[in-house]
Amino acid sequence: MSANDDRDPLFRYDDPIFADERLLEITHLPGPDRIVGRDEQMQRVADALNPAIFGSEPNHLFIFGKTGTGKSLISRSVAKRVISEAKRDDVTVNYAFIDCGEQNTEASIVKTIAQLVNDPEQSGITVPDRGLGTGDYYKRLWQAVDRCTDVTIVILDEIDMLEDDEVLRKLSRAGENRRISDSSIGIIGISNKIDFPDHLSERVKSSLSRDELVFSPYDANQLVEILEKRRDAFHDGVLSGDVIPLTAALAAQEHGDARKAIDILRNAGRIAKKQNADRVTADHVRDAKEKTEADRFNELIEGSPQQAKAILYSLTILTENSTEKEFPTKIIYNQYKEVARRLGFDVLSERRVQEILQEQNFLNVIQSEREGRGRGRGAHAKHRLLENPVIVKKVLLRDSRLAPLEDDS
DNA sequence: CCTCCACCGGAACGAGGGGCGC
DNA sequence: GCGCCCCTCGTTCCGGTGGAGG
Repeated sequence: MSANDDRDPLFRYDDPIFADERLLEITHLPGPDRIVGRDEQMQRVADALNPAIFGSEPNHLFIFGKTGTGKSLISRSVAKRVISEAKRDDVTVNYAFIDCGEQNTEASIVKTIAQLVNDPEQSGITVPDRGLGTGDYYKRLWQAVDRCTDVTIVILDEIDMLEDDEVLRKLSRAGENRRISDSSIGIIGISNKIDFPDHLSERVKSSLSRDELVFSPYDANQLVEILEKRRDAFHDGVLSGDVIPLTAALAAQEHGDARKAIDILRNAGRIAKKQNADRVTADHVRDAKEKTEADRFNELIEGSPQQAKAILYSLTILTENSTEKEFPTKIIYNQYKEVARRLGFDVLSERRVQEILQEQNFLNVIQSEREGRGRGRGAHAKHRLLENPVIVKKVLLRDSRLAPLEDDS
């Protein structure tokens, strides 16, 4: 229908599958009427943020729940509604969404918040990317907050990735310490680790009063409903009848991960499109599941340094050549030494390897468990891959620096 | 029962890279 | 352009701990 005769025939202008693929992007924020099964949680978030509408300080809130349970979606959605509601009373509310996986140091978080809140025209200050001391970034943040907004809502996604929780204390006490005078800050911390508050330092625990809220996984019916709400990403009649139920069922297998469900649906559409099919079928969905899992794993590790990849590769070899699933640090280290030699990498110290394994455990690439308590000799750490070694190997070898490993058995 | 020692994890430190303020 | 700052990746040193083994 959109085939225009006067356009360059080299490209195609009609998409037989997707009507609007953007509806399936993770960053896409659906309207409130399209959010499924989270009424109670939305209300709790709204309760916490409510004072912001009148320009008062909101309550801090921590949200817990597994991936794809709508934590950041609900936070952003409610924050937006607060902003527009406040605007009617001439109260300026801003929100800064920070992914602590990327911004995980004190200075970079403060910098990012300042950059998001700051309007140079209004404040007369700039926030450079580099070159300032941490203290200077704080100063600029307070100025930006004071001059540009009445209330700032700081959403810290993946807050457990923070290396230093000092930033939490400073943000939460900014008002009392008269760092800012005409403005206030509310913090929403999001984490998939429910025990996260235990890791906070005592200073922060005591100074950061907060509400807590848990998001449970979606069940299969809710996943179906969620996917149905995004059906209009596709043209009418393109989806076979069993596509959405199957996608929901596959995503519900581990836990009800809505993000995974949506990713699978999107990939199924893409695969169908690539094959020039005119409908999306169950087979496309099954292929899409595999691709989605590889993509996700790739996302997890692509940013890792080459040494971390070499260590993961060592664990992969061990897993493949053994009936065992988990391996002690020492064994992995010995295997790693050989891998590193073959690659011409420097061979890291065992201490460092231990640390890298720990980091990968944290990133949910591997799972590490200590046997026994304490740090005694009985407390061997054992590590195992969380993903199919075949997929892991394939993804790791995408890195050209590991290419020399390709030709072996 | 006691001692050794293997192992984990905390801390201090540094090299090298990037970049802004003044 | 100098000096200062942050960030990442890495090393070395060390203390606590509790099972193995006499």
